[in-house]
Amino acid sequence: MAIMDALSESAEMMIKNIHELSMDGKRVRTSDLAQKTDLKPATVTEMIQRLGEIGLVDYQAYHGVFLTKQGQHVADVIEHRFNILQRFLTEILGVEEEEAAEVACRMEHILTKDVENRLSNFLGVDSGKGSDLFCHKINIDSEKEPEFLPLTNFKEGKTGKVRLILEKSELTNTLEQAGLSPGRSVIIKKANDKSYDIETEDGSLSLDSDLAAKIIMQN
Amino acid sequence: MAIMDALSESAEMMIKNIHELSMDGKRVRTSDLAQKTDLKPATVTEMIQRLGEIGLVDYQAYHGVFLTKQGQHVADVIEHRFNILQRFLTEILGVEEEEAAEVACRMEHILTKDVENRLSNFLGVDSGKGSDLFCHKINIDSEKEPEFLPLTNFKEGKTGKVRLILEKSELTNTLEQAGLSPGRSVIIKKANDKSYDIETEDGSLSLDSDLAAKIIMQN
DNA sequence: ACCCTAATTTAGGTTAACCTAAAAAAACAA
DNA sequence: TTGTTTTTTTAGGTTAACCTAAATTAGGGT
Repeated sequence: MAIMDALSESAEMMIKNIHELSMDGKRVRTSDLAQKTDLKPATVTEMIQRLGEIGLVDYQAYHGVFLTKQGQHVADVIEHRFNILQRFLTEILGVEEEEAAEVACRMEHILTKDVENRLSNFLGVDSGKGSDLFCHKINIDSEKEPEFLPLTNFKEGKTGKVRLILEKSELTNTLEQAGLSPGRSVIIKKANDKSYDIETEDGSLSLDSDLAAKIIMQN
Repeated sequence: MAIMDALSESAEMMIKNIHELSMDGKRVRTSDLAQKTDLKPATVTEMIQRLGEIGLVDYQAYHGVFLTKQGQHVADVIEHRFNILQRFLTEILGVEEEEAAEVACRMEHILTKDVENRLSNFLGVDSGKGSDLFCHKINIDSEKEPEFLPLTNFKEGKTGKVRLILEKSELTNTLEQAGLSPGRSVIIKKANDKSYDIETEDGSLSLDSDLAAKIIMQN
């Protein structure tokens, strides 16, 4: 962390770009970095030499660079910051992809740890604390999250809770009066393609799949 | 606008500080600026000379500076950006005042017009286009502040604007697809302990109180 | 009116981030 | 393996943003 405080925006950008170009484990060439960063090769050389001196990259003259452990860490932090900023800008504010990327790319160097965490939190579960890669892994193998499913995909015999009803209408109003309303628990007695038999706290009813598709359940 | 694209962060900060010190119409002294910006007087002189050359300040050697029309405009834009960033960081993310100010102070130089507008919009009506001072006045004597409430506390029959959705998940994504997303206006048709009937621009739906508690509304 | 002090500016230096042009090394081909 | 091409580095320059130290100016007291 203390490492990052001393890095300029340019330095951080260089590290980010090295990271993005080294997806295959090979050393990254000066010319590729020059192209990606829109700098002249001479400038790139100068910068990666400096990054080498402070231990963020392994630089060998005429043979390119790769990130050290420390460098990797810096890249991860920056990438994470970029991702949450990008998500915030597009998902929450509705900024178009390209502009969001540009702004996020400038802001990623300014975010503090605290703001980063809070923004992450604000955006929701899967932008948690670990790196993005790590989170991804977790989501993949721990598949015991509460399931939210339309009633049509709900298993026969199961008990579930109504969370949400889409496209309200006279019909859904009737449903709600019969006990199939958000917050109530119900049992799915029988389910097939055509119709669904439900038992609610207020009685039982049967409904067709069009209707069932609008009822979002949680198990 | 084109003027601002050419300004460095340092230049913008100098203008901001000149603005803040010239609350009385008098010329701002070099030494005061030096103190406020934490720069040496010589550095300040150098900078305000440059700002004078590009017409943002009126500089007279040994007699300080004041902002020109153009300079005023730049200051206003920066101040507005600072304010909305500060508000976002404190009100929405809950960042503490001081850290928020520091981060906002860095970010204010990066915001684009579009992001500024959207953020403004997201924060609510009173951060509109006019100057913040003007807004302030309005808020002071018209003491009908906008209320921010979870949907669960929102009155039946009222129209409100979705401002914030906490704990994003699959379910809230579904909600957003149904028109219940930040920035959208909705009508609360029916409300009781258990469930809430909402009409959005895209249709109507019904949701339970757990879900409703995560939707923060503004009237 | 004149001197003195405090404020300001000028002069000259540093560093990071860029550049171009020239030199050097690596890569490739015959 | 040797020459040629391509890549990279080195050398040297610029600008903005800072600095210190020295010179200058403004303004108050007598």
